[in-house]
Amino acid sequence: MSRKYDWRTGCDVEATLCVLGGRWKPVLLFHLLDGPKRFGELCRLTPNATQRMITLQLRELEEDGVIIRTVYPEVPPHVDYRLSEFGQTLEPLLLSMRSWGEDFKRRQSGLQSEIPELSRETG
Amino acid sequence: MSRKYDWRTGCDVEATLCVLGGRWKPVLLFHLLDGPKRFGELCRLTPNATQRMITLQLRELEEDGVIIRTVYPEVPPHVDYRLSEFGQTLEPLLLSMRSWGEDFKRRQSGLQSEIPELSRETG
DNA sequence: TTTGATACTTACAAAAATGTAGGTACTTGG
DNA sequence: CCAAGTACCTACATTTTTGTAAGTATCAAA
Repeated sequence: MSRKYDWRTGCDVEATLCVLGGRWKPVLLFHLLDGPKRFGELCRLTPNATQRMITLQLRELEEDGVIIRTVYPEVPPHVDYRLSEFGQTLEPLLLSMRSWGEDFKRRQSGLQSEIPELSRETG
Repeated sequence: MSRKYDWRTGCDVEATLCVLGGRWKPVLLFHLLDGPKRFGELCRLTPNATQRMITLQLRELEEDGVIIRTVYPEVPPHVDYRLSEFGQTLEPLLLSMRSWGEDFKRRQSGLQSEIPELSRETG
């Protein structure tokens, strides 16, 4: 979902997708549900994402007000990220989405093993 | 969210985003929650989307098993689209996402009018 | 023969998102 | 001087998504 979201014509589901719909946002948010994390921790927890992407995704989440970035003026640098109060309201939604996603995956793998000829990917 | 989704490493929220995360999918799904619709109806209901995009988005939704495409072999052509049984399980999720999106939009417009200097877009 | 109706398809172009590889800044400690 | 440690940033390339404009197929009716 594009980040260029028109507040007038865009539907409300699109607004939500625009907040959550980045390649690494869901996984980052799940890690942050466990509590504040430093940048390096998030990198280690998300080894398939590059530092650049993690930075970009965190910046957008911050811009949307769902996470808060705190800089401690030390050397070496110390920054941490945590959910804002508003960001915490995402938890039930993320859990619902995870739950539906589980069902979907189960369904997909079921269909794939039972009726492989219906799969457009492998057929 | 990319349609190239790795079922092994991808988290379940990503699976959901991969199904819902197209430019026109949410609005199409909402129209289909009202009942089956013909292609032309969906085009008229979604005037900002081109026929091409509507076709593409419907095809992906069909591929993911959330909608069903029925062709009546007539002239002129007659095709309709409806939610599958599985697709109907999306309704509560879509409603939750819409609800969170409303809150988000309210919050964003509130912030913009009250503290405009905090907005990165308009500031 | 041309038009109308419907549901598309194709070729091309532009925009957006993501990835790759490297560099930066700062201070402490050897 | 050099390395370590942390949190980035920059330039560039690739991939993915979306958009634009036009064409296609079929049969009936005018």
